[in-house]
Amino acid sequence: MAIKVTVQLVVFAIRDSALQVLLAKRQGKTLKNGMGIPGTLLHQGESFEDAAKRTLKSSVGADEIHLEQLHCSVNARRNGGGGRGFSVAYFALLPADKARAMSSTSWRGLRNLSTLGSTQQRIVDHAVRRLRKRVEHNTAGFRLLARKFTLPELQQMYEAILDRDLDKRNFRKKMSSLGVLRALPEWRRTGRKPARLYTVAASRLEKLEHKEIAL
Amino acid sequence: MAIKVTVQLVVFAIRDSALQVLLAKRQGKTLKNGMGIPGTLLHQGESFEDAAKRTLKSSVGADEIHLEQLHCSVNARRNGGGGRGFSVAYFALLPADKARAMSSTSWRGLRNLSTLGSTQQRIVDHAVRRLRKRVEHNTAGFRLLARKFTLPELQQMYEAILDRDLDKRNFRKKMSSLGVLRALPEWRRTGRKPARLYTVAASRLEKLEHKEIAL
DNA sequence: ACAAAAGTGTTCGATATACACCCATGT
DNA sequence: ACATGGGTGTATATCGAACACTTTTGT
Repeated sequence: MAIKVTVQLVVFAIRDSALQVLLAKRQGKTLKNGMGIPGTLLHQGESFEDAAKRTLKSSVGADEIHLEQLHCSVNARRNGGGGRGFSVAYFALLPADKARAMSSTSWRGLRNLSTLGSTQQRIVDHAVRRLRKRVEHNTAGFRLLARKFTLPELQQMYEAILDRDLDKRNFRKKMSSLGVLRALPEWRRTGRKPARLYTVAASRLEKLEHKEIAL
Repeated sequence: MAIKVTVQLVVFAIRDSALQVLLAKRQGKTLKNGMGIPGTLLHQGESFEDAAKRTLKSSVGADEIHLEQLHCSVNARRNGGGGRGFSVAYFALLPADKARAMSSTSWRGLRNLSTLGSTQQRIVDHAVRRLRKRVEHNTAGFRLLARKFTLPELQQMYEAILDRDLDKRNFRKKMSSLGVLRALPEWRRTGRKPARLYTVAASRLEKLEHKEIAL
């Protein structure tokens, strides 16, 4: 009659200019494939969000990041046992400069997830849809940025998430109009010509957080 | 160590040209005030959505209506007992012609909910925010309509939900452009001049269901 | 010198908004 | 006759979409 409550996370980050998902070695005993989206059992007296944060801390060592509940479900007989199993899925956005690969975790592009079971695949799909909505209509994209970034990086990020090309000039116009970009007196040279570095004006971002924006 | 899993519903309907919420006599034994949002304990082998539908059937006798999961939480010590309590909230849209008052239930306007506890009040607030978003950016409003309706009724409904006035001509233009309105060769006379009756073209509505619309 | 990527404005079409009068009916 | 509410079109502003060249740097 043991009731298992599982909290599972879809953690997104931009790595190598691509949208990637965090996988972790599954600690469950008799589980088939080694890697899956990170998760944990709910501890006594802990909220779902606490458990999600704890999992984030242990799998990527990060806190204070965007976290959002996705869905919650009951699975009639989970893990073979007698009782019911509850499962709550969250999605999280990890800034690029915190997205390091630790031992026992790895990052995967969206097209490299074939090893996931169908349940986890559905959760990831759901999270991707949610992410795209948040990025298109809100300012969630900025939660994935490193502290300093260039406009070409910003645009590549949007293109990677939305999976379509964006017009450079229109994109920059829109971003400027939001007023969240703060130009730094610094440049980064990756390709040929150095690109200007920016930061987000956190105060400005918070004001936009719950408003609808176009893209 | 009993674990209670509660499924709670915020059921919306338009009554008397106002947005109202369904309340039901609470069946819990030692609960203070008599009325709260309808809910149930999860049965064995039942999914959350099944439980929500069952509650809908018993409290308003309706099925096949828009139902959406809102949030899910754990309450450390619920009902005084030892175990944890889980609670899943759903929100539901009931067409106006199915929104009858049964015994042991009642409908309340949003400003008449002062008898609710703070937990339920928060759930309702959350549901109202979600409803407004769905009505502004999707076609959820049409799920609240009776089978036949007039354009003034439709507009009053939007105004009641969004809590602001809309321009009559612009509103009608937008609605026509969606192509979901089917004019009937019938008129209804409530005030002075009779107003034309319409139905929704269900096939058209389904196509718009998951798209973004402006308002 | 040339290739590669950064940066920068304008035009045009579509969509949202503002706005005022006539018509049918009941009293 | 008049008061009430239903019905209709146009002009303007705003926003999104399309589009090409110059500049800086490394090779």
